[in-house]
Amino acid sequence: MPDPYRIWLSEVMLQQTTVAAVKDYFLKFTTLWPTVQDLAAAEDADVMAAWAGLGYYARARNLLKCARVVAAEYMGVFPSDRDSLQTLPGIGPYTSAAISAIAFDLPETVLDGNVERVMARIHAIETPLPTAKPELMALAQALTPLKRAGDYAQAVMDLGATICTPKNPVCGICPWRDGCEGHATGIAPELPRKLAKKAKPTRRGIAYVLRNSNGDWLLETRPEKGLLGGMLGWPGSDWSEAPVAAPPVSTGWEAAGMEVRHTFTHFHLILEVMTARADIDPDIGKFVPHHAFRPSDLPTVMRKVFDVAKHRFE
DNA sequence: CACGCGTGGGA
DNA sequence: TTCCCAAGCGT
Repeated sequence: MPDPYRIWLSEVMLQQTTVAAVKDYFLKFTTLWPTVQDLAAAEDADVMAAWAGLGYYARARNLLKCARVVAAEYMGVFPSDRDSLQTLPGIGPYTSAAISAIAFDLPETVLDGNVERVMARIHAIETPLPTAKPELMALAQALTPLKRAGDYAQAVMDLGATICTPKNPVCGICPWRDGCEGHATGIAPELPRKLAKKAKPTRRGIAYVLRNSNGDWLLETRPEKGLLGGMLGWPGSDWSEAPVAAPPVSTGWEAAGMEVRHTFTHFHLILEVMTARADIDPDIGKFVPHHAFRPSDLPTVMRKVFDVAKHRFE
C-alpha cells in the first residue's frame, strides 16, 4: 500500500498547482518530516517557511492542523474512508476521494479539473462550469472501476495533463479519440465551456524595508487569516486604490526606485518600495537577525520586494 | 454559494 | 504585455 501520508501531502500540494511546481517542495517536506508525526511536531514558522513560494498558504496552515489531528486523534494513522477524511482540515471532496482511491484502493470517484475536462469532451457536454459539475460527476462515477480506482483516476488526470490539455489538445495520439463525442463533432478543444471571469482590478501599496546597524531585517508575521496569512512579510500600507502610508518607524525613508509588480488570484498589485537604516524600536514586527534571514522563507511578492530593496544596502 | 485565496509557465 | 490557467478548500 502506498504511504497515505505521502499521498495526502502530494494531493494537498497539487491542489491548483502543477506537478513541476510541487516536485521540489514534496522532496523538501518528506526529507524534513518523513512521517505525519514528524510534521505534527514541527514549528508553525518552519512549515510556513518551507511552503513559501508554493502559494495558497491556507493549505500549509491546514496541512499542519490536519497532521496534528491525525497524530493526536488517529494515532498517526490516516482514516481510509472519504467521510472521515473530509472532516480533516484542508481535505475536501477531491482530496478525500483521491486519498481513498489512491492510498487505500477504495472505489471512489475522483473529480478534479482534468477529469471534468475529459468528461466534458468525451460526452460533448456544452453546459458551462460550474453548472455542469454535478453532471460531470455522474458521468465520472459511471466510468470509475471497482478495482484500481486510484490507478484509473491518476490515468485520467495524466491524460488531462498531457494529451487532453485545456489548450491545443493532442487528439491525434489520444487513446480515447474513437469514443470521444467532442472530437467527433469538432468542439473538443472548446470544452469545457466556462462562465466569463471578472476583470482584475489594480491595487497599490507601500512596503517598508528596514535594517538596523547590525544588518538585521524588520519583518512581521502576517495575521493567520486572509491574504498571505501566517507568512513573513515586510511592514507596509494597506493594498488599495489609495493606500495610506504607515511606516513602522519614523525615520528618513528613501524610495528604492523600482516598483514591484505582482498578480494575485483576484487583483494586480503595484508596490512602492521604501528603504531605511535605523536602530529605532518598531511598533510593528521584529528584527530578524541577518544570519537567520533567508529570502526563500518569504512569499513570492515579499521576495520581489527584497530583490528591489537589497541593492540599497550594499 | 460566490468569493477569497498564489504562483510560474505557456500561448 | 496580457491573459489563461493547474491534481480545490473554506467560509
